Amino acid sequence: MIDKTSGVPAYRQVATDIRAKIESGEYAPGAPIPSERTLVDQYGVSRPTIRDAIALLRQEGALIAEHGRGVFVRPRATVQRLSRSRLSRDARTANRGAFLGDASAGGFTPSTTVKIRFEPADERTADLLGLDAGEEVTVRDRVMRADGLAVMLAVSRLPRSITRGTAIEEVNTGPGGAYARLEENGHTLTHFEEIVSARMPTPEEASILQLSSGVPVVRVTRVAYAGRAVEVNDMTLASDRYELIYHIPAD
Amino acid sequence: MIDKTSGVPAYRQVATDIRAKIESGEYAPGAPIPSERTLVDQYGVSRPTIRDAIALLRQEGALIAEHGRGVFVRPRATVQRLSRSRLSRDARTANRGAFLGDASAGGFTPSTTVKIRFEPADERTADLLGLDAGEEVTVRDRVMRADGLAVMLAVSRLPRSITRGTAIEEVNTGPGGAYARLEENGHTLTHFEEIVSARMPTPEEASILQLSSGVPVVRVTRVAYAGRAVEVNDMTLASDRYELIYHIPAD
DNA sequence: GAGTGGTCTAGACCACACG
DNA sequence: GTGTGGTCTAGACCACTCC
Repeated sequence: MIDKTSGVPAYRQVATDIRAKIESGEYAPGAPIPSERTLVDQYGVSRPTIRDAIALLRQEGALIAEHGRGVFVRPRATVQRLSRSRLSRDARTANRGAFLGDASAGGFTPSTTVKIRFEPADERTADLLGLDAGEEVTVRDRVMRADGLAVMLAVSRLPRSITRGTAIEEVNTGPGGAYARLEENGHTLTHFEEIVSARMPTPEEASILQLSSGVPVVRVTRVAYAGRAVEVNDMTLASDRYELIYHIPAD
Repeated sequence: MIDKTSGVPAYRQVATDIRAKIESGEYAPGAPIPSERTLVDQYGVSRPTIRDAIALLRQEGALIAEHGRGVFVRPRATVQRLSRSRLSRDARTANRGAFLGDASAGGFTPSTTVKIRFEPADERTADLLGLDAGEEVTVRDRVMRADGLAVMLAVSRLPRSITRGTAIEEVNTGPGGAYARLEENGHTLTHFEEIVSARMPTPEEASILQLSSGVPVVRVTRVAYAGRAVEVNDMTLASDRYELIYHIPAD
């Protein structure tokens, strides 16, 4: 099965063969592939070589290993589509914030853990919010859960000068969320910018979001403007469970 | 250096230690870490164990290995920010398409390889474009390069019924690009939708985009509407070189 | 208990970079 | 040539799952 004269490393040949069997459907989504020791016999290479091949496919997100059970073809995850136009004022007033709006759209039971803290603005935050470095910011550090499973991390930072004395400094921001409180205090939101990127998770993120290997996170940095920048919100999402959908006018 | 009684695998302890040294700046971005054989001595474990630790950090995108040279802390890449509002008509008429617009903004020399083909619509394409499965679509398969380096893959599909006889079926679509040709033929663009997600690259994508391990790709599916859906464009970008920026009105 | 993946060793040889 | 990472072997023992 393995051509030792081709110059292609054995573990890559094995990986290519298994990948082909996944694509052809011979190994179906959710089904186990043969055990490592079986593959050792099939391909005539050592177990570390088989493990190298499996490691490569796990990295690509094609396989998932479960200790004591086997190695499985990654099942296709159900993807939630998060519409970013839900940031509009109409949608905001109709529910208690973007995440809760998504919950009602997605049919899952939401819960959130919030930690509030105050800290001096670091350079990036000061730059995005138009503050002097070191000015105090209110930090709302949240873990959003859907049916108990953590699905999004979100860290909002707002100038303390505009949150002092408001429910934004409380765990529960009240109806309409932090944006409603801002507008009540004269900070009428004009627009948002969202900067979207992706990277591999830190070990901590992988643990909280229960990501299996080979699953990147999508990073969204949202800056809310009410004339000036009033909030920067760094969000981290599991890329196998969420996609973002943006609406762009043609003119 | 390694606590064999802690229950934490040795390779993870080594990875955690190296990660800490990267975060503290002891191992600086772009600088090499000690050689594998040096680390074997430092931590008192075997070379495969050291390699497991390095593999973990490469997966996380923290380290880059170069054959024959060493293992380096990943340098922070220069990130291009792609503004999606550039899809607006004003910007379109001012230059020859979104990518070329980005080029002038980013100060790099663009080049593109285009392959045209015609094929029956698969299920997803038919669904997005509102066609019957099997209806013929025009496929524009492009590799965009900046200063010679491939930075984006883009595959556009349009109903052949609206591209027949137009420059959209040619390699060179002419001034303003395919969107300008659509509008000339009565398909006035109304809006776009962009669906954004991320995943690890296929081996082919990693090769074309010259991605090092631990770098996911951002996937953008853009659907262009002119009353009806007229184009679906699947784009693949290296996540360490590009971020997308979206502008969202507050109401 | 039997089978699975996870960790680890102590080597060997190859391929690549650089002086 | 010397040092680097890349590949590979033939084991061993551990931890977990399931019957």
